[in-house]
Amino acid sequence: MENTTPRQRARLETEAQITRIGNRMVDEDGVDGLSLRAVARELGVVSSAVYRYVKSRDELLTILIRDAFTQIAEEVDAALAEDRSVPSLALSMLDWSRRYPNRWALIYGTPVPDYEAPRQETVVPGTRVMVALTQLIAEASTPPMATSAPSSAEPSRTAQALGPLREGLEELGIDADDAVIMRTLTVWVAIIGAVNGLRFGQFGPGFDDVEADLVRALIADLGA
Amino acid sequence: MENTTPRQRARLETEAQITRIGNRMVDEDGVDGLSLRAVARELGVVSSAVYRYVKSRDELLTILIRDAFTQIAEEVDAALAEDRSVPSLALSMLDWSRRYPNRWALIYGTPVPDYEAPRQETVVPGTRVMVALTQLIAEASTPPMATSAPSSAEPSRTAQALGPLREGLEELGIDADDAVIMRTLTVWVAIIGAVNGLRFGQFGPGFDDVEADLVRALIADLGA
DNA sequence: CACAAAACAAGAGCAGTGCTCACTATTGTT
DNA sequence: AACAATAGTGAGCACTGCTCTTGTTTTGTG
Repeated sequence: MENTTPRQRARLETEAQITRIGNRMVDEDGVDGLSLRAVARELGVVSSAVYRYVKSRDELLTILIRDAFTQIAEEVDAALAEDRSVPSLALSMLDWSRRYPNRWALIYGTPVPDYEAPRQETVVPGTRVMVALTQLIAEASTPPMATSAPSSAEPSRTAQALGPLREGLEELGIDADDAVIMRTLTVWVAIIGAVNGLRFGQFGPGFDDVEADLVRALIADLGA
Repeated sequence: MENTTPRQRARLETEAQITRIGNRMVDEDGVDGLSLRAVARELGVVSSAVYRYVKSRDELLTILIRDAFTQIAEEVDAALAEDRSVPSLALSMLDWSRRYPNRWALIYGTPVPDYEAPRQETVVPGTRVMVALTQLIAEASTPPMATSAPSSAEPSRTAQALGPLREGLEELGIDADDAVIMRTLTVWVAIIGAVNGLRFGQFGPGFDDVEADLVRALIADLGA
């Protein structure tokens, strides 16, 4: 009852090796350093041969992107298992971004031009962390006092603006009220913005030793 | 007493044309669509000739980045002249990002690989908007009640984390206290994170008509 | 076991990139 | 008119993604 022939095994092994090499290339030289020709070279094979395994460079990119999303989600989940809090989530993201800056850029930086990630392939892994944050915020918010007192001047505009997000969450089986969604969005964009700023050097130099403290202070300032 | 010879005039004109073409190429095809060979083609000249005007593709990129920083800063300044408020700043950034998404990506997205923007060339234009935000926040914060009551458990850690930012501001002649810097950072990363998310499609589809409302709601939620 | 079918690999080739180098026009100044 | 600075040429190198044709190897099946 062996349902994997040696051929299939070899194929899977080669595919795994390609993504391994691809990940290493992204880690070393960024997304622009990802070259199928170089992969072929490293595999000891002629360039056209790798097209047996991946349809195009973009397809390999999709694989790497999905991998990266999954990897950071696993790490965040692990961190939350030990300390279920917003700082824990943010700091584990920051930590991952420090270890894999180019993979971070791959998923949270400028999208690769002319390349649209197939939503069905990446939406679920790509939203795991944000979903986790939503649930965290939902737990922390006391259900009764849902709508906050101030800034209730234009509720419909805000509610409408949050529409697409709410729908996205519903598709994933999450049912959060607008206050939670709003809060989640705020915290989320702040975290992503902060880590991007640090990773991309937009705040200038000198942050290397204080990154975690900065993120901690940010979360505190957000009141989360 | 003409201090510009026709030759110099021609040179400047050509340089201006190159950056014009370069900007257009970035607008149309993103940073990867920027090709010196294509620029040469459009100039009706052989490819190596453009190297008389720009030392390398990276140098042209630096020019375009400086341009983009300057352009968005001008627009923000104009918006603030009419309505001096944080939403005004954020919404004018958002608006600019919608009109020039690829230029936005150029300055606030993933940095171009292997390319380090010469700080001296880009630091001043690159920080104008953030400086404007700092001053806005400083004006709004009542000087006496500087340090906010809560989250004063670890003041030195936060102060130290904000150190590099404070130094950067001092170099630009700005002298803000830590509470203002902290608040500025929070609002800044939230704005950048939100616009990036919208521009890069990280929130999924369906936001086109509600982007401004979303940013407004975000600023409101931040209490700015 | 023999054989067709499927999978894999090779190698040449196309169109494009950044960049360099030696060489020739063109232009402005002495 | 002679000379030097500047502008432009065209060939060439090393690289990219990707395709197509040819040959080889492995595999499942009659």
